[in-house]
Amino acid sequence: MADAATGSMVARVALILRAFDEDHDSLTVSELASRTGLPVGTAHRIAGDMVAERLLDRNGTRYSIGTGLWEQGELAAVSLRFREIALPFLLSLYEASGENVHLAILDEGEALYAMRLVGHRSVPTISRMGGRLPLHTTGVGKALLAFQDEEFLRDFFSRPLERPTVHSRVDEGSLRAELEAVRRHGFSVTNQEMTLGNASIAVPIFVADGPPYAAVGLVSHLTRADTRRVVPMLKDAASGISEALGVSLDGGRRRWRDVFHTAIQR
Amino acid sequence: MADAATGSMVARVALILRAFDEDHDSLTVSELASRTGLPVGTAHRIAGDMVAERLLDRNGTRYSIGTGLWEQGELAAVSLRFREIALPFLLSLYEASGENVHLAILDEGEALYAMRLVGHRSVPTISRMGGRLPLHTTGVGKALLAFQDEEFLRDFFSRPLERPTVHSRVDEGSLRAELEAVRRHGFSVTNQEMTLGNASIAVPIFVADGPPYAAVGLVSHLTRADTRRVVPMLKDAASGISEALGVSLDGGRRRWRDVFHTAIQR
DNA sequence: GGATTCTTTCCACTGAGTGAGAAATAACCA
DNA sequence: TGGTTATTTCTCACTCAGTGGAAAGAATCC
Repeated sequence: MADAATGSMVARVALILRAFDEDHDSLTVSELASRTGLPVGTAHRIAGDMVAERLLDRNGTRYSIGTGLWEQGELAAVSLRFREIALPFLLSLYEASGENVHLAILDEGEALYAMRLVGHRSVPTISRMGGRLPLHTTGVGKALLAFQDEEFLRDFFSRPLERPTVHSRVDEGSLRAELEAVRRHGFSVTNQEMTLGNASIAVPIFVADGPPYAAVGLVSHLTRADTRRVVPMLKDAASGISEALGVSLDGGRRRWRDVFHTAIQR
Repeated sequence: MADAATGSMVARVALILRAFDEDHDSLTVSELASRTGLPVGTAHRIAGDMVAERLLDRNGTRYSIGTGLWEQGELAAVSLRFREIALPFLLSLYEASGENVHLAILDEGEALYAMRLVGHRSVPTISRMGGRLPLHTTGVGKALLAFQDEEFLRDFFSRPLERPTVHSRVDEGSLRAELEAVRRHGFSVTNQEMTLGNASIAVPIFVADGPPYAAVGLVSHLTRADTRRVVPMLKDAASGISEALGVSLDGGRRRWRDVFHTAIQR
């Protein structure tokens, strides 16, 4: 049961959308009602309206996020402008390494995965496009975190930090030392901090002054993680992406910050 | 100016979302108002509400599709269930060919691109994830079209067909003959019918009885298109994807049609 | 086959949304 | 720079779209 009596109608639409998550990708009316706190009758009607607008899909008595909504979502800057431009670089990384390739931005204090390539040669990970993982237990997350300002970091460390595995570091002191190393060397690493057996290496992607907009990383079995080999590839990809973004935006007569403001502002 | 006086509030939210498209990925309040037909004041307020719910992002006076909306959209079956499962197979295709890899479903009489891989080795195409192209001028489109029932085809041919290049075929007779060949050989081809200089080859992906749910295809420069070499790769990928989907769904105790109903119903 | 649970429809009430207009900015131009 | 125009933001009385409790209709279960 979530906050029911939220004012505007728009809020209710959003409330219904947020009732869906990775583990609940299809819901019935009554599930929808109990998860949102809306009366059943109301949930039923709004869901029906949403189906008519393709915001939800319906199949029998189960509702799920609509294909139409997905389609519109692809017009967001993260996908239309950012992911599309980064893709060729990510594919080159995949070809060269065969490992999981991750591209994430910082959003609401977490790493939001804008793209992820996994092939048959790659180890399983729990990330997915559109998924979120903590900043302090992922390669891309640390690469993003390392370059945030002190205010951000203070806020970040003021909350309790998740600890997905026994190797996850949650102690401010050692994490801060690690971030210092990331800044010095220009790349981050993790060792089984998110998933046992997996290691990751990542680098930030800068596009304007201030903190990086995104980060690219590789996740492999820990025995295959080799910074010597991988860091140069990642740095090439990151600078290629920066440059490609710059070009594409200058063509459009816009300053970078004006487009990818979200991560920078938060 | 679009249909303004649409009843429900949900319809208005959708109206605003639909005001954005590939060529208008950011809009001001007045643009929003004129493109939707809503009064400026109203557009302003609804857009504000939508920003608060992360359905839209705002930056200065420009609104765009929200990162939050994109994130929710990734929970749709096309992405969460279908694209994610198909991805490793698509990557193998890319590695083997270096060409554009396309994965599309049939939606509202068009090919809707669920995934597209383009690397530096690939020729430029106008497709993109979340984009739409006609069925009769694309490889994936023809592969989907060939297996639709007579009713669908009659309806399809009853409308005027687009003609993006001089090589596009729009004549029902020759297209029908071509579809017959697709059914016989199990793959489709196009020759500069969408973009001059490009050729494509595609195969359907079946997951249940009835028409295919999706199609995989490769687009290359026409001099590099070689059915001998490419068709077997595509067929392997398609059957791999079918199987992987079947497995993943049996695990979830669901019949295929129950999940990917959209394309089948329309 | 009766009980339970969930979906769908109904309808009188009401407050949330509406939109014309005005005020406040911002952009433009000479 | 100052005057003009375009756009964004705010306001408020009106009203109709949305509300939600309740009851009917389907499934489902034991």
